[in-house]
Amino acid sequence: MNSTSPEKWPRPDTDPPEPAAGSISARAAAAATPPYLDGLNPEQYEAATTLDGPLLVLAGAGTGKTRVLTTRIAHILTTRRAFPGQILAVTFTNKAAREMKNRIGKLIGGVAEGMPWLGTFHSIGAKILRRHAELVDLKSDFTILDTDDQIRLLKQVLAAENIDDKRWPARQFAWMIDNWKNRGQRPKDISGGDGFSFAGGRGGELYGLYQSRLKALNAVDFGDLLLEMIRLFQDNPDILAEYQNRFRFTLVDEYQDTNVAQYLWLRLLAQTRTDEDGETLPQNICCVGDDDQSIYGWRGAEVENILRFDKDFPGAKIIRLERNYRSTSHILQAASHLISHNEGRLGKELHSVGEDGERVAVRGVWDGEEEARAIGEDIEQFQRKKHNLNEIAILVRASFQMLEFEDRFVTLGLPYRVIGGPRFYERKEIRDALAYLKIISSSANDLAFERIINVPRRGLGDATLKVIHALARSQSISLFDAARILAETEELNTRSRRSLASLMAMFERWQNQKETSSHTELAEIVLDESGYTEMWQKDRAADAPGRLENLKELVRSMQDFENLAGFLEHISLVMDTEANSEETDKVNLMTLHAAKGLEFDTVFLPGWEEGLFPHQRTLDESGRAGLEEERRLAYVGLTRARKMASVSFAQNRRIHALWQSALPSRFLDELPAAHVKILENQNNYGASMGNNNVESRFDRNPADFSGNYNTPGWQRAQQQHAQPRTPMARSGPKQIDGEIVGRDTGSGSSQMLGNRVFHQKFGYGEVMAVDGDKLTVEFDKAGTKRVLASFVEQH
DNA sequence: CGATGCTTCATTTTT
DNA sequence: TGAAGCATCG
Repeated sequence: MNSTSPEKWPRPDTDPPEPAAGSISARAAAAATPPYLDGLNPEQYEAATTLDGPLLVLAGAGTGKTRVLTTRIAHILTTRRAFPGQILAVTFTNKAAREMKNRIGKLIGGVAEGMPWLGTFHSIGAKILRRHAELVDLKSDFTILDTDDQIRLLKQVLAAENIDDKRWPARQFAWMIDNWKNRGQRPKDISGGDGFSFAGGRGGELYGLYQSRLKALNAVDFGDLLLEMIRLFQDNPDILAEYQNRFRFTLVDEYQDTNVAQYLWLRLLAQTRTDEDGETLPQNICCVGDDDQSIYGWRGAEVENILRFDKDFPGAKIIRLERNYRSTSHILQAASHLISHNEGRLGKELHSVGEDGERVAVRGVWDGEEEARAIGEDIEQFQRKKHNLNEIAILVRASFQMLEFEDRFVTLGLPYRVIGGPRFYERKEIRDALAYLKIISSSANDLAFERIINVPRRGLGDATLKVIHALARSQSISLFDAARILAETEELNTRSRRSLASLMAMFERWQNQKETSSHTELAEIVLDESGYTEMWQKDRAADAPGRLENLKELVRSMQDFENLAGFLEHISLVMDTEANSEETDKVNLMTLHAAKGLEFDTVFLPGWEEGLFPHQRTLDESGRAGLEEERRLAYVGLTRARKMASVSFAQNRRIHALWQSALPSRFLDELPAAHVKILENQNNYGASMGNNNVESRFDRNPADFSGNYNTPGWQRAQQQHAQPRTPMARSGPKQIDGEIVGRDTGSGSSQMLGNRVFHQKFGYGEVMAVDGDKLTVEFDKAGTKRVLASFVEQH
């Protein structure tokens, strides 16, 4: 809580006037004094010191974006334009927020009480909502549900409404609701069209029911943290004005990733500012982002927001940061040329300040296994040259690609770490342990109670739970209270009753101990006495020891907090623990998405094949926009590399169970030949298998492969290389929005209606219906089946 | 209530 | 192919 009253803050007109940024006096002053401005290039300097009015900083990859943001905050603080509590700074991830805090601290020498309003959209939302909870029908101690709780609650709602959860899975509905909330839509805003796509038109209605259940539980989900904040501001202009006045400066990181709800919220808060005299002033908002790195469109991010900035904030100044300090020239030019194929962009030209370096390597291999082998060998080479493994990363499009690398690295004995992956808080054991603690903290948490009532097994299954539910509903009390009553009555059979009574007694004891023991001690006691630890000790599954380790880690991480409540609030919003230490030297393995914001000396980019990258599904679902987002992903991947980037593609890849031949990704063609070198394929499987006399570009000396990828030889090589064995489907190119986006990969699904096809499992049949990439096929022997288009061959 | 076999599905994921 | 969730049986 920030208790500083607005009256005590310096008024703008009483502050010393700030010299106009970029003026001679400003520069002179900067040169003379603040060390934090040292070493900024002119654009960075301008971005950090232009404090008044709306500002958009287009910061290309590796151009010092975070540096500008943190320096700007340092500048605001040291020039006394605002107190820490008057600066709103939002990020998307906790990691980014953390890093910013650290770097500001370093710049101005340890911030005493930090920045209270520097955080993620969601953590700031939670903070504001807790202050005004009653205005949005909540109590200030509302709980924040995570995805898992959300789905369990949705299942209940759907079950209560007799919705067949096989046809209409709760998961899918959770995703829809998330999307609605990302777009700022509340149940009443769900038009027929959107609502009809779920449960035969009941989508909007069910969404409403879910929301009332949330209110009844005094709970919100992540989307609500934004949505309710918007509602709060819209319905209470006085409160909005209070915050508009409080925040003298607003900074937004990764603006290209904002969704509609976040945008609406920012606009409410930062478009104008009304001062005490009722005058409307332009707000000092600074958004930093890169339209070329927008890769989260699929989860609601609107690139439009950044493209439209100067219309939303009239008089906005736009500064481009185009000096790249990260990558060598070859890598940068390759990436720039690739991204120039996108149309919807603000346009930026990155320049390297470094050396030319090495060209981007491109290598074709026979299959995924060979790809892993080749990259493994390369890495061993680096290792021999004493390169740091921490400085090497493999960036894949989809996580299943990681398996092959893990296999290979294990056999090589090459240490590696996977970044991203399942999160700490998502682990079952952590969620269970947290559920216990949540109940102790607030016994009304029904979802937590349901989660652990029978974990470990104590004979309290569905039957018992049903009785508890019934009582809770009829009396309008929490499950916990209902259970306590039932433990003392004859409603249940003896065995269940005893078991329940002992559980309730334990909780009572723990709740009392909350006062006397520290929260870490309490956690240990709870895990021990509940039998939870024992449950995993007895479990002989391979992952059981790891889970016990995680539980220890959980208790350890609690030490950083003063009390249980503080820990739980943190965990429901942050929930990641920085477990991946960089102490040991390991190769990094992650998805392209997870790589955003990171950089490495050497980057391997495997799997550049049509259908995988760009991913077929993105193309099918989002057409041209999807293709552009995939291209941005490729751009992000390349620009992670400081010194070396190596792209590869396989001619054959095993997708679920079966082999598919693949074409090299179109993105390869979009790399400029002048900045690329073709690697000789060492094992040369491709040449030895099946395409004997065909001259392929891999047989050539890289030196005389000087032209572009449109040479006849390249075209021919592609044709011959890609389809050496299986004659795949030859349907026409896929058209979406009148543009060709889907190259024939053997899985094109349009124009297949009525065709004869062959399926590995079901044999021959005729296509009766086409639904995206799914086909309804009447098979000669197996009957009518729904199959994936990519699983059939046309005949 | 709990274990076992069956079906289904397979891109990216933060908060 | 393999995991995960679900339904059914003991």
